[in-house]
Amino acid sequence: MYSIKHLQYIVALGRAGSFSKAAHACHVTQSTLSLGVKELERQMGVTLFERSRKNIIPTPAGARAISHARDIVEQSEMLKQDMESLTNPNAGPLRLGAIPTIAPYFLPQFLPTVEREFTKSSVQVAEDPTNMILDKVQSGKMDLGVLAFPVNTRDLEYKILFEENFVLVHPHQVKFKHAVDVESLSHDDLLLLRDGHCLKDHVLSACNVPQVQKNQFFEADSLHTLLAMVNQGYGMTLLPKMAVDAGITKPYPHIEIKEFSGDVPKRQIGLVWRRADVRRGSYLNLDF
Amino acid sequence: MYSIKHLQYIVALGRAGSFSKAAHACHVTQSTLSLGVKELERQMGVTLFERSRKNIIPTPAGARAISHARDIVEQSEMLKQDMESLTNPNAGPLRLGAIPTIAPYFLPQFLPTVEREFTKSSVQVAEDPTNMILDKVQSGKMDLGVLAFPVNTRDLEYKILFEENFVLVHPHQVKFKHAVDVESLSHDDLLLLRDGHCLKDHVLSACNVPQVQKNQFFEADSLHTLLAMVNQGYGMTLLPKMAVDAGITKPYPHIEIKEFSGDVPKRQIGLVWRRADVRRGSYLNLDF
DNA sequence: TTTTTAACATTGAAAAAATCAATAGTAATT
DNA sequence: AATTACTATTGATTTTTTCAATGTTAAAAA
Repeated sequence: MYSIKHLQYIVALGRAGSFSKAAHACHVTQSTLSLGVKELERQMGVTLFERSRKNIIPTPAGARAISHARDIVEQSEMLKQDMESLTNPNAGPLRLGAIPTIAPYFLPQFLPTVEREFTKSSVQVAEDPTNMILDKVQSGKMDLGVLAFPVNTRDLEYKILFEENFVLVHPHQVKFKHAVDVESLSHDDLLLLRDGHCLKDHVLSACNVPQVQKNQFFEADSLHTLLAMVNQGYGMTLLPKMAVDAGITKPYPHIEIKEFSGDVPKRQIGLVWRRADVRRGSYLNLDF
Repeated sequence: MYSIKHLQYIVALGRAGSFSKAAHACHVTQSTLSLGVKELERQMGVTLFERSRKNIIPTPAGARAISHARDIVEQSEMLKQDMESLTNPNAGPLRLGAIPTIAPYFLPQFLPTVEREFTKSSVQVAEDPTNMILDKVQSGKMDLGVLAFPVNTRDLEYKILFEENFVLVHPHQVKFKHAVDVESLSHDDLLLLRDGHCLKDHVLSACNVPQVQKNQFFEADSLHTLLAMVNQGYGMTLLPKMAVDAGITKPYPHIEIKEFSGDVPKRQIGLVWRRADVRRGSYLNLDF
C-alpha cells in the first residue's frame, strides 16, 4: 500500500518541477524526496518522472498518478479537519429511542435537556418497543434509550430519571365512593395493551397480578384504543399520569380519572446506554 | 499524515466488529491492528471505537473517519490499478505536434505508423509553428514534434524521416523552355510565407538567397493564399512536392508545376522529442 | 463459586523503513 | 577548465512496524 507522504511528494514534485524545490516545500531534504519518489516508482512498477538537469516532467503515467495522488492527499486533509471538529466526544448525531407509551408525553419536555447537554449534536428520535430499543442500543444502531423500569437491561448501563404514578381510568357509570386502592380492583375488568408493550407488564405487576393468571381476550395496540374501550364501558385501565396530564383523555366524554390512595402503583422512567459509549459521562448528566 | 494501511485497518474493523477478525482479514496479527488503530486515534485525537468484549462499535467520530477512510482506500486501489494498466511506457496519450505546412499532407500517411507503434495510446494532434512546437516539447506540454529540418533542436533529440523535394509553381503565362534550375530563378519574383514559417527560411536557403537580402512586401500566411497570388500572375513560389501531390493546386487553373533538374532544392522532415522521454525507444522505431 | 474461554491490551525484541548529512556524479554555463 | 546547479547515492541514525508471547478482563460453562 502506498504511503500518503510519498503521494504528497509526487504532487509537490509535479508542481515544483524540481526535486530540491519540492523537497523544500515538503520540509524534507532532497535525498528524502528523491528516495520517496523512487520508492513509489518501484511499488508502481512505472517511471513517474522524466529526470533531466533542466526540468522534471511527469510521464503520462506520472500525470495520472499525480492526479490520483492529489485527490487522496486532499481527502486525507478533509479527514483530518473532520476529526479536528469532532474532538469533543459529544459531537456527532445522538440517536435516541423511546417507547411509544412515553415518547409523546415525555420527550417534548425532556428533549430540551438533552439538547442542552449535546449542543454539538443533532438529536435523532425513533419510537420503538422496549426490546427493540435494547437490541439497537446494544448493537450500536442507537445510542440512548428511554425506557420504563424495571426492565432487564442486559449489560447496558442505566439511570432512573423519575417515578411515574399510574391513575385509574374508568367509565362514568362505575362509581367509586371514596379513595381507590389497588388491592380493591377487579382484575377481570382490566383492559390492557398487547403483549410486548411493557406498560402491560408494569400494570399487571403494579396490581399484583401474576403474569400467568391473566389471559384476557382483548388486547389493544395503543392507549387511544384502550381509552375508546373504557369510554364505551367495557372495563377500566391504568394509565401513566403523565399521559393524562397531557390531555390524552380529553376526547372521551364518558371517562373518569381517579388517583390512587395508599400504595400508589407506579413505574420508573429511565435511560439506557452502552457502558463503553464515549458519551457515557454526558448521559449521566441528564436529569429530569 | 495518516497511513493508508491504518485507514484500511479501521475500515476492516468497522466491517468485522472485532479486532481479531479484522486483523485476520488484513493479514496481520491482532496486536498489529490494535496498535494501528490506537495510533490513528492518537494522531486524530479522537476515540474511534467503543471497545468491549462483546462487540466493537464505531463512535460518531469513528463512523465519519471510516467513511472517509473507505474513500481513500478505494482511491488508492484505483490508483494501483491505473498504474498497473500503464506499466507499458507507451500507454497514455501521445501528444503530437506538426507544423502547418506539413500537417495536412503528411500526417494522414504517417499517423497509421504512429498508431501501430503506440497501440495503447490515444494520439492527440496539434498544429503549431516550429518554435512553438520546440517550446512545448521541451516543457513537456507536447511529446513528439514533426518539423522541417534543418532546425536548431536545442537539447532535444531528433530523427530525420525523409527528404522532401520542392517544386516550382508558376503562372501559366510564364514559359520555361527546358528544365528549370534553381540558380536561374529570379529572386524578386518569389512569393513567400510570412516570417516565422519555416518554409520561408527553407525556400530562401534552398535558393541560396541570404536572409537579409529579401525584404519583400508581400507575405502570405498559408499556402492557399500563396497559390491564389501565383494564379493571378503576381509571381512564383516553391512548394513541397508532397503538398502538390495531395492536390493543393487543383483549384487554381492558371498555375503550372515544374520539377527542378540538377541540384533539386529540398528540405528534410523529421521528429523531435525530449531525450529523457520514457517513450524515446518507440520514437526511434518510427519510420516513413 | 470456580474454571474456562474468548476477547482485547500490552510488552519487548527484531525487522523494516524513513530520514538526514555528506558525497558523488553530471550536464550546462562561465 | 572551472563553476554552478542540479539529482543520485551512501552510510549512519532514528523511527516505525511487526510479531510472538503474555497480561487482563468479562462472559459463559461447569
